[in-house]
Amino acid sequence: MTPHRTIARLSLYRRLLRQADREGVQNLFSHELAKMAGATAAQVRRDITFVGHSGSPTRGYDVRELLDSIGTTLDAGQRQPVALVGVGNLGRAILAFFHGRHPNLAIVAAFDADPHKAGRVIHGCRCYPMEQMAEVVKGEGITVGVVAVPAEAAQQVTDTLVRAGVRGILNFAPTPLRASGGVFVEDIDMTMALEKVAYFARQDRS
Amino acid sequence: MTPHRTIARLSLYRRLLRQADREGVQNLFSHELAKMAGATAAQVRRDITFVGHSGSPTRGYDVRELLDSIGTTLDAGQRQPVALVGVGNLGRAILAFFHGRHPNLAIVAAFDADPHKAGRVIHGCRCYPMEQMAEVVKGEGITVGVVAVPAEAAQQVTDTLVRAGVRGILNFAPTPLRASGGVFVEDIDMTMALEKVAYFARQDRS
DNA sequence: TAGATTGTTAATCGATTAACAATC
DNA sequence: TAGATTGTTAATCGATTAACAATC
Repeated sequence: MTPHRTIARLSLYRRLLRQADREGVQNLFSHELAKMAGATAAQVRRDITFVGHSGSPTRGYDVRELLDSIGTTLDAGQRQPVALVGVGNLGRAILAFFHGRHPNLAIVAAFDADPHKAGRVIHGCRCYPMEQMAEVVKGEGITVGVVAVPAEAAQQVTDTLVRAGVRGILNFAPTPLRASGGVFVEDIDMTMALEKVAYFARQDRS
Repeated sequence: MTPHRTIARLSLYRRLLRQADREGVQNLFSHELAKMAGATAAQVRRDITFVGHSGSPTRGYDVRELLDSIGTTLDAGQRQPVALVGVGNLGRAILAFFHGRHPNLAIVAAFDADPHKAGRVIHGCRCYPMEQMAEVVKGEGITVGVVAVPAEAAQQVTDTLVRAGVRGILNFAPTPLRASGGVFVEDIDMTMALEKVAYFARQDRS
């Protein structure tokens, strides 16, 4: 069983719980967290059960303890270094977006076909030429790859990443990727998303 | 009935069909399109039925005609101007990504809290100060908004967009948005996506 | 205790998959 | 005709929602 939606929501809960913790909130009920997360109380309760945490009918969930439980599930306490391929506009925006935010999930290497980018450090991340991908991925113990190259190059980049040992890929290229050996692929297709929004914006659902 | 997945896949089919058309392919069977799209033949057939198109058991689907049918469903022949809010790293990458690609779905205005950005033209898109949002959205007949501001500002920006008449929002801010009146919201949460990939990369599914 | 919330099971919903008669 | 594909219906699957006994 792979509860995709639960994993996605846990990431959001964690952000909200950290915020609550910073504000000194010590306990939260399922309906309170649900409201913040745009979920239902039942979803929150089921998701929290999934991470092995328990609450109290009178006090709800302890914020700090719940953060620990979610962390155990999402991170497993492990550092998982990430590689980015494609240092164009989107790639640089991704580097900026993640820079310094995720200690356990940092982008530690970037690759680009343009040899002029090799050696530069962009948003705290060192750039390498494409040819060094296998070597750097293995050397740094990288297990997650982010693909931000044009559609034409995406499949080849993916194959190289997988051969180097990457086990999961976040794909921003507007094309479906094939990855073998149980490698997990998550697609973020911005064109698809925008066209979907445009379609439903036209439907009258008020 | 709102077949979210079908709408998303149609966007992908269209891209693949345009490519096939450019290469001179005139007909495609459901299993051929399915293979290209990473879908099943049954999904393709059902999706095509949804847009009101029919194929032939001997020749499959006519590429040009199918493109027309999908276009009718996705675009309705209408121009739907788009507004972007937040011209930071991510906002500029989004402008570059969509620039010149979608005649019916062009980003025609960008807004930013930094007054120094007003008046500039970035990747073909004119920037305005936040204060002019309602005015420009109404003037340009904008129906779709893209939110690329920090999480703290996202809800307020959304409220302003909705008040100005936007009917659909693509949200890149890492926070859930509330929109009333049947306004459609699609979230692209990159943090959530990366954490999901990291989680499933750790699971052994080979 | 009374009352609200938790954890969990059953019912529902939406989407996918399997199956097959109709078709070219 | 024989054979492969289409369009569509029934079965399955996964996730959400509703419901409720157990709990503090």
